[in-house]
Amino acid sequence: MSAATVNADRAKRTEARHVRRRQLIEATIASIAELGFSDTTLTAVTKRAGLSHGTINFHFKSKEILFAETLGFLAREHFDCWQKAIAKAPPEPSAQLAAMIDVDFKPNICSPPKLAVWFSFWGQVKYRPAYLEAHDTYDRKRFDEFSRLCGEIIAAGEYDHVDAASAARRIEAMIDGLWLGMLLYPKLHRRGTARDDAFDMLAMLFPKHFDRPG
Amino acid sequence: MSAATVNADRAKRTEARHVRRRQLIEATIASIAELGFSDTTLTAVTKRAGLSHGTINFHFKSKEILFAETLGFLAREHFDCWQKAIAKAPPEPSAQLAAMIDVDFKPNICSPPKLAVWFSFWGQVKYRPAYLEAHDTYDRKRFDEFSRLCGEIIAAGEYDHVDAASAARRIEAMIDGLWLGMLLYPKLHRRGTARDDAFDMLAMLFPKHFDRPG
Amino acid sequence: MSAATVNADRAKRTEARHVRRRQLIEATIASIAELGFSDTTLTAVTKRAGLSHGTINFHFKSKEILFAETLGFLAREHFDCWQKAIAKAPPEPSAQLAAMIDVDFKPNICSPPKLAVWFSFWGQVKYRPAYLEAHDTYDRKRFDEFSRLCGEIIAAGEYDHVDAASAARRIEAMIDGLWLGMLLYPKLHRRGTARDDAFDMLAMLFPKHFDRPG
Amino acid sequence: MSAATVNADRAKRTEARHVRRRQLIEATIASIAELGFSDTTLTAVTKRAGLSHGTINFHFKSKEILFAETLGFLAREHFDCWQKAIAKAPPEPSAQLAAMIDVDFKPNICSPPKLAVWFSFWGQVKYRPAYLEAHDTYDRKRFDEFSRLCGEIIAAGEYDHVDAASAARRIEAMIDGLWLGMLLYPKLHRRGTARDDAFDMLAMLFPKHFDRPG
DNA sequence: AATGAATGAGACTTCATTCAT
DNA sequence: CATGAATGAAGTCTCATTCAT
Repeated sequence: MSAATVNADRAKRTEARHVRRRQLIEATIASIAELGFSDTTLTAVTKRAGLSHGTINFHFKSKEILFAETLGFLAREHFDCWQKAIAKAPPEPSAQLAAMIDVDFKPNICSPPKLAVWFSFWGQVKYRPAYLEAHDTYDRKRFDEFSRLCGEIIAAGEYDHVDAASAARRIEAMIDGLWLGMLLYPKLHRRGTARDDAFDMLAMLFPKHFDRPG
Repeated sequence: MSAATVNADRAKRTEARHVRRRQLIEATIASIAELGFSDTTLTAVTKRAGLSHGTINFHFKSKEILFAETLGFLAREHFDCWQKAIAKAPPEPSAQLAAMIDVDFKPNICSPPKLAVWFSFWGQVKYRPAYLEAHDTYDRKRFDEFSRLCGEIIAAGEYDHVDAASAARRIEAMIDGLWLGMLLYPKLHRRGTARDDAFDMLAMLFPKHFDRPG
Repeated sequence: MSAATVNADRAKRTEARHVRRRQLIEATIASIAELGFSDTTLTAVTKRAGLSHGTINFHFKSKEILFAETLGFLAREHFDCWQKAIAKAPPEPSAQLAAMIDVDFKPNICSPPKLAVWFSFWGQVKYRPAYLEAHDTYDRKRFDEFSRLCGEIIAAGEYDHVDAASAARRIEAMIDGLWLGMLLYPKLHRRGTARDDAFDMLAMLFPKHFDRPG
Repeated sequence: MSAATVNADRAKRTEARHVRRRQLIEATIASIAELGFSDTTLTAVTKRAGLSHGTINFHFKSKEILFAETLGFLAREHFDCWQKAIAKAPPEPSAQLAAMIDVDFKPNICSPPKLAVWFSFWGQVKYRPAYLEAHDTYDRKRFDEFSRLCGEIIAAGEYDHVDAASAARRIEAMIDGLWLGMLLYPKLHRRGTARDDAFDMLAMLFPKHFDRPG
């Protein structure tokens, strides 16, 4: 066997490895979304992935680790999403901020299953530090970006009623709270309305930069 | 045995029953707060209550029911709290609204353990309808009260930028989002700061009625 | 308090005691008949007796003992029944034998619930000697009576194809087998048919003394 | 891995599956025979099978199902036994009938443990329909065969005192009754005597075809 | 790598029995 | 005597993990 073949083989295996892991993580999300956290057993996950029961402990050392990586995957996905959004948006801070917030009300981000998964994890974060670690970094980056953009907007608009950090905090809180509303009472809190609520609040914060929606 | 004695006896027993149930519910809260939802076993609960294992299934038909009643207890406690608060507050709508919001940032309401318990349940609500039922009614009453007060304030202040329902929605969302912040990043989101964030937002909504804190 | 009063009191208590025990035994039969042996808990029994849970261990030292006494009660009832029947029947051995067999197909003796109870116990006899003891004596007396009557009939009829003991054995076996049939396949084995089968067999055994039914 | 190897593997696994199930069923019989129905716990069964606790719920969905399948196994075994017996016996109806009855008094069929197991189940049949289903079909086939053979014998012997169905019913009842006798009073009802009783009764039914034993 | 049988800790629940009132 | 709360042993079942194939 030539060295080239070996390398190709190894690449393929690594590839396969990666595919399997991803497959299992997505099955985990599907299972949590469908059955909830407590009823998500490894059997439920592997069944959804179309794999055999034993496989999972080969790819993930333990269930906890699978879960942590699943949350990491979601966090990363979210991160990529808003990164892409601000890359595509116009360079002015207000447009960038709008793009970031907009992402959180996109169907693929705040779909009922995803919300269910997020809150499932958040309900456990206090007792599984690994879960927090899994999205810690991304959260920080997002908060920093929010702060930076708010800072620029505040400077530009000469707003004196709020500082960058608390604006960022409030924006995040409003989004998270709206997410909870959509999770608990989806009939009351529709996605579109929630988005409007968020942007309405933004218009109140920075009236010179944002118009009220609708 | 006289009829009076029998009645006294029965009263005492009913009393004891109630006390035991309460004791177990409080042990459940303590356990969820300390160990998290998944690690809260009946053994953990009974140990905390200083009772024997079997007792729990005597007073509650099942673990699920204990959990649902625990959530109901919390919801009721919260409800009583803001009811009392508005009863004590001045009658003007703005004072009443302030009192209601204030409650949510009182130490006994948004303590880290309580937050942990709330979010533990919320993470499961989608899969255990009983959990939702347990606080559904109280949520509705609170939302209605928020709406009513906001409506009066809007009328009085001739605010035209927002209607009562969306003001109520936003206030609730902000509070919930701040709670999540306090749960996930307690060092970043301190109780006092969170309260200020909420009232700051209120001042933005109804500037003629509320001053910015601090 | 006079001695007479004390005695009356004691008598009343003994009476009450007896009534309670009987009440519980009948509730046990009802419960076994309705729920089966495995699902007959003390709670099920006391509920049926309209008494409180704790009472039972006051009247019976243990569940096992309650069960054994229940079986004893049934056995005694059966015994009394055929004793009364032969007392009322004409004195000829064949009439006496017919009366004894007839009893076993009376509605109150071989009703579906009673059959269920009998076989519930018989399925356990091997592991609970107390159950056997409870009806041992009565069984023996019945077998002896069967033997005696068969002996007289055999002598009178000069039957030489069978001895008294095996005739008795076969009669008993036939009855028990028919009972099992009625228990397992009540639609196939009706009470009347079963009785006829038994008497048909009797007519074959002792043709000079019994006519075939129907 | 070649396709052949895979198939061999699968075959072996299927084999192993079957073997395990059988092993557990036989351990169940052994346990019921030894400890009785009520004291047959899953632990008792697995201990006897030399397997670990969890295995049982891997191969059988529940204890009830294990029990039902155990009864089905016994019923099937019995069925196979008399089928084989009539296959080996001479073709005349009387020989076939004799062979069928003979089987029921063979040591491996009416051994004390087996009797104990049969009556354990029969005592519960009324409350666990699954138990009845497990041997329903076999019972019917046996009854039909009895009827068919009796019918032929009756026709050949021009017996007019009995019809095929009731002859079959009586034969079955006699056998079952003798079984109960052997279970309850093994010292009184020995296997050989019981067999003789059965054949004696047969000789009375069809005197032209059967001689009295002994 | 993958499979699926096997393991065993531990969860929930039931229930006979005890006991204070 | 009666009640019903309390106990705790024991049972069934689940499930993460291991491991031979």
